[in-house]
Amino acid sequence: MISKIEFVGSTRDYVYRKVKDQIINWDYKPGVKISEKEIADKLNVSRTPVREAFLQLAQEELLKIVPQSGTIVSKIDLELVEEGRFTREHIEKAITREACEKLDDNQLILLKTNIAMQEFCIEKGSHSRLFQLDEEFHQILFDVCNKKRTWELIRKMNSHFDRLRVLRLARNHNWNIVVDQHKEIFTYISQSKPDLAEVKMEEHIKLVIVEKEELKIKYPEYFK
Amino acid sequence: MISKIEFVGSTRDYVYRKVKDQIINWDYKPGVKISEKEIADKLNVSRTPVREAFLQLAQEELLKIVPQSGTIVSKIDLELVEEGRFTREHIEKAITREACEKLDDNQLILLKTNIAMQEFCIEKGSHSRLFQLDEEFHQILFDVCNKKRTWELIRKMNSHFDRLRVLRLARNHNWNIVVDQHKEIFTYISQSKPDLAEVKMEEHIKLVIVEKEELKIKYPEYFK
DNA sequence: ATATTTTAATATACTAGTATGGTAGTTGAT
DNA sequence: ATCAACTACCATACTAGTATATTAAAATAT
Repeated sequence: MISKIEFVGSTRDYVYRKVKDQIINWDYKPGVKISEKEIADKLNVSRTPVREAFLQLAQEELLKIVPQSGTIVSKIDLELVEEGRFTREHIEKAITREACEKLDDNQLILLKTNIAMQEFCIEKGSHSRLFQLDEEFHQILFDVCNKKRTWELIRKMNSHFDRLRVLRLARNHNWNIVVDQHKEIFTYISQSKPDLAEVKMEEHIKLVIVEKEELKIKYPEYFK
Repeated sequence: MISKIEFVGSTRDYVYRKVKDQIINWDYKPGVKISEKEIADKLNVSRTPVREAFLQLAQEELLKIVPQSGTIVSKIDLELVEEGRFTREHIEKAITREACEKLDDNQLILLKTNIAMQEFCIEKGSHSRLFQLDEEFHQILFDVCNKKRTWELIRKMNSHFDRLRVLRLARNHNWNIVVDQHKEIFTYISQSKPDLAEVKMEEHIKLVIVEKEELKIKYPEYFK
């Protein structure tokens, strides 16, 4: 029972994070069956915290629970991906404008540090760390505007997109362009030029548009 | 056990809707204690479906669960209200633009019917039905753009605002202006004039801005 | 009398077992 | 051979009881 308990929070949270992580990383592939008992046994916990984690994941549409029947890992839904992209684009543009007004000296330093670390990671070639820093950059902008929850919501809305991203992560990701864009966005925000900052942000978000339809043709069994 | 079961779905869903409804309508006031057992006894169900409903409500920040200690109805958080307003404004402006392109004949009739019913309700003075039709009007626009989930998300984000609205619902709500704005927005969308439609929508959303700070001063114990 | 420790009560967190319904495989009739 | 009815199995849904942590009251020491 008391094994390698790497959780700080509740058992439910531990199960939630673990299963979500495994879904995003394709350990559990879209469409496969998965059951409360299976996970409970695997993680050495009872069914209830697993069930509670499942309910949470079902709300985020990563699992599809069919009452009295079974649960499967949701297939990737391109309409959901589009809703996530749409929401992110429009909210983040607005955030960028607002950040121009609200940025204080402390947060300016945070962004500067973040970007410096990004440049460092490019030289070192540590892409997974770069990925984190990318996320962090955007999160800081939401923090500046006092809109942490909105960021979390956008993250949750994009979990299907996250799975797509993993598929192509190894491939041709031009991090140089990404970091350059971050630098430009930062510059415009720090100079309080909302129009220019917004345009750059839009361009930045549209850069990561994925070849969704091609992937759907290549792996049709993983799509809805 | 088998009493007036008015639920079509699961017990969990029944409890969720019931408790949420009671919170929004101030039957359970912000800050009061509430427990799984209390609700379970009151609704004649066991603790688990109540617990699951609680978890859902806690995610929407309508309940605050303190582990091993207790649960209270969340006090109204004006920062959350602002995040909800912000998100709604920017998403709905974008939806309005997109609706100009995507509206088909069938949906056009739906909107026309909706507005006709709104006018009818104004004459009859049935404000609660008007309230529903108002919600429906906006929902149709999201449907037009194939973004049902985004609408649901915005609804959930605004549950604290919904509580504020109930406080002032009886009072001076000028439904005539609201319905006129709906008509104008509809006209511009049907004529595919995105710029004009967007401006009207922004104006429309900003009409319902509530005197938040005044309410906070008047009822400080209900606010965070 | 006040501060500290102990104890009892009570809330959520978790475990385990039962109920219920859906599904697939098997059996039987045509 | 095909189709319908039956049956056995297994999934989630729910119930009930135990574990554990927090909180506040009671007892004790200073």
